[in-house]
Amino acid sequence: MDAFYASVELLRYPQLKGLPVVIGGGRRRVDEAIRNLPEGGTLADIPVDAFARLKDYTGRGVITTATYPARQFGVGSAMGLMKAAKLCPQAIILPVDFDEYRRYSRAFKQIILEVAPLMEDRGVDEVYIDFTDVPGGQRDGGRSLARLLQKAIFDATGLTCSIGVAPNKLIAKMASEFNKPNGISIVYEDDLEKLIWPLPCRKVNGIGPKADEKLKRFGIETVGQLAARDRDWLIANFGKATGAWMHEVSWGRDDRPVVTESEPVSMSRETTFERDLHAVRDRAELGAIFTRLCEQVAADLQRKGYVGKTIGIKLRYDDFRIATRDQTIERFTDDAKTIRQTGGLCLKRVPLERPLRLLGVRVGTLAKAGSPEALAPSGAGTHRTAAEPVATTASLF
DNA sequence: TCTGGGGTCCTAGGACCC
DNA sequence: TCTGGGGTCCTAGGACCC
Repeated sequence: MDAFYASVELLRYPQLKGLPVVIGGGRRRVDEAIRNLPEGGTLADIPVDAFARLKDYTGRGVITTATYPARQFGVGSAMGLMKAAKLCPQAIILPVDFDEYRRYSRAFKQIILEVAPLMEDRGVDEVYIDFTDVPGGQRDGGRSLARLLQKAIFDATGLTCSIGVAPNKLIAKMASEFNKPNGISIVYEDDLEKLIWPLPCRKVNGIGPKADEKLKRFGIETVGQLAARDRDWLIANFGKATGAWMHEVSWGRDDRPVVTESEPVSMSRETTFERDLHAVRDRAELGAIFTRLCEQVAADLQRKGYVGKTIGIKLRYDDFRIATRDQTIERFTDDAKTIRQTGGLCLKRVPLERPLRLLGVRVGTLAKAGSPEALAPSGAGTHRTAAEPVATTASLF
């Protein structure tokens, strides 16, 4: 079994190879990022000096990805752009182009599927593959097949990728990080103590900042130290499910299968404003944004052929606290007006005193459009009354 | 001048039903 | 008079991932 990681390179701008470049910044466009864009010519003709620098960037946003030369300055994914500008002001900043990433994502997954049909999609640049029944999958512990995949992907897309091969998904994912970029790592069961136990707990997929912090308070820094703790002690301190899970992963145990198909649970759209907006002062602007988000979610549902019946909203206040409200309606819908109307009821139940920096709209409890489930009348949501609106200074929607 | 957008899963309380 | 559980659905928040 194998985990797989591919990183998008700066294919379109070969002249930027080897330079510190960050990609991020949300709604910006390429032509905003490139000053003095030359008439005609190809992208490769754009002189390096024409690209915008991080020090000139103003506004909100985070880094989506960064080149290795940029990472040497300490910048990396999810870091705020303003903070990154302090660390590496001379870095070139490019806007994200999700449409292009999706095209490359589809292309590299297609290559894999032709060789190894048991593939689990883990997002735009990651997949798990079950090597077990792929011809040649067991040779060299999987190294031959990994090499073959790497080459096929590079030939077709120009993308490099890092691959980890291990007895299960948990270890394969960690192994894929050993040898980046464009490396292959094979980890056998017997390598647990030598290769996995020295790693920080944070490297385990599923141990995030909070759990890591708590583990540190107990003096547990590495996977090995986690493995040394008593299973019952972990359960007593982290709860039945989490404690038992921590014990299993620290011993390298993971029996999750590679899941090749899954249905979406929810679809959502959200946006962070250029500046904080207030429910009273910026009522018109906020209302227009809200309507647009509802239309976008509706279009997403329709394009993908789903309907949903739990409509929700999400706010992020200026202090970064998040509030969500949702309401389940009687019939499945993919209609923008219905979503907007139900979302409006949700907004009436949430405090709106503080300035807002983000608004989101979500539709959950999905069913395939036209399926028996989607068409059946449902009593759910009828016999329950929605919570009373809280008292707010602004009741707008 | 900190901190995006799109997701999944889990927990926990209350309503409601049997 | 007081006292039951189990199960499902809904809602809000939070951790985590890519």
